Amino acid sequence: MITPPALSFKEIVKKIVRSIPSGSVMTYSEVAHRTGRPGASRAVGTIMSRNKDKNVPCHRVIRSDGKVGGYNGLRGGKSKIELLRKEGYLF
DNA sequence: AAAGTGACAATTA
DNA sequence: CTAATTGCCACTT
Repeated sequence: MITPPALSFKEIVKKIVRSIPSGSVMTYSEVAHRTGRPGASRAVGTIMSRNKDKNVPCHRVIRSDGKVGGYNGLRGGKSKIELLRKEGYLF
C-alpha cells in the first residue's frame, strides 16, 4: 500500500478552498477547522497571502465577521465583494 | 534555527 | 455601532 502523502497545513488549506463551490463562501475559521487546526484562522490567511496557486479561489474565503477580509487581487483587480456578488453570494 | 510577518478572531473600551 | 488590544498559528526570511 502506498504511503499516505503527509499534506502540510497549507496543502490542505488549498485543497479545501478549491472545493468551495461557486456561490458559497467559507470563513477562515471554518477552513482552519477543516484542516484540523482549529484556531489557526490566522495561519490560513497567511498562507493565502503568500499562496500563488490560482487553482484556489481564495476570494471565496471570508472573515467570520461577515466581512470579506483582504485580497491580493486588489492590484488592478476588483475586491472579493465584486467577485462573490457575481457568483451569487449576497451580503 | 530564530525572529518577524499577517488576507483572523474575540474581547474590552 | 466602531476602534483598539491581545492571543493565536503557520509561513517567510
